[in-house]
Amino acid sequence: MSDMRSRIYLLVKQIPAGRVATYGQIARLVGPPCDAREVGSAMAALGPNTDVPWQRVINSQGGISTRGYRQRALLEAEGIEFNEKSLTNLKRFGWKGPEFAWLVENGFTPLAPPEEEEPPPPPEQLSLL
DNA sequence: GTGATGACGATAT
DNA sequence: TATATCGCCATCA
Repeated sequence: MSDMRSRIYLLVKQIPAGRVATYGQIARLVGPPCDAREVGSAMAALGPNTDVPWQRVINSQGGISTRGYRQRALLEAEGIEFNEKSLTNLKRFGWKGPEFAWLVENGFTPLAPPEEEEPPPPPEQLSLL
């Protein structure tokens, strides 16, 4: 098994039941040269008795990319809800991602380390044009 | 080695 | 808002 797919699977295993992550999100966590398509390809390569929760990986629209009813049924069984357009609300069910410490300990290099600093205060003057 | 492919995603129209 | 196009890149035949 390729190193990249191993890393993809390792990350997907971190997604807790009742939450979902997007292909692009996983790809960003793995880091370049991995991309969303590669994540999808990795999911497709999984066998039927895998311990990887592949059903928790969906597209950036919050929708299912697989054919048929299987994936949606599995997710609904975990409490994920779909709207009339068969999309989930990523704001509610989206996974935040693993802890920073987890990424470091597992050899990942997060592109966006936790920011403790406050964002720069907005300028006072609003109507100066 | 080379070319086709895909469970994607961002952008353009 | 919806459809079409293009970029992406490891795999696979």
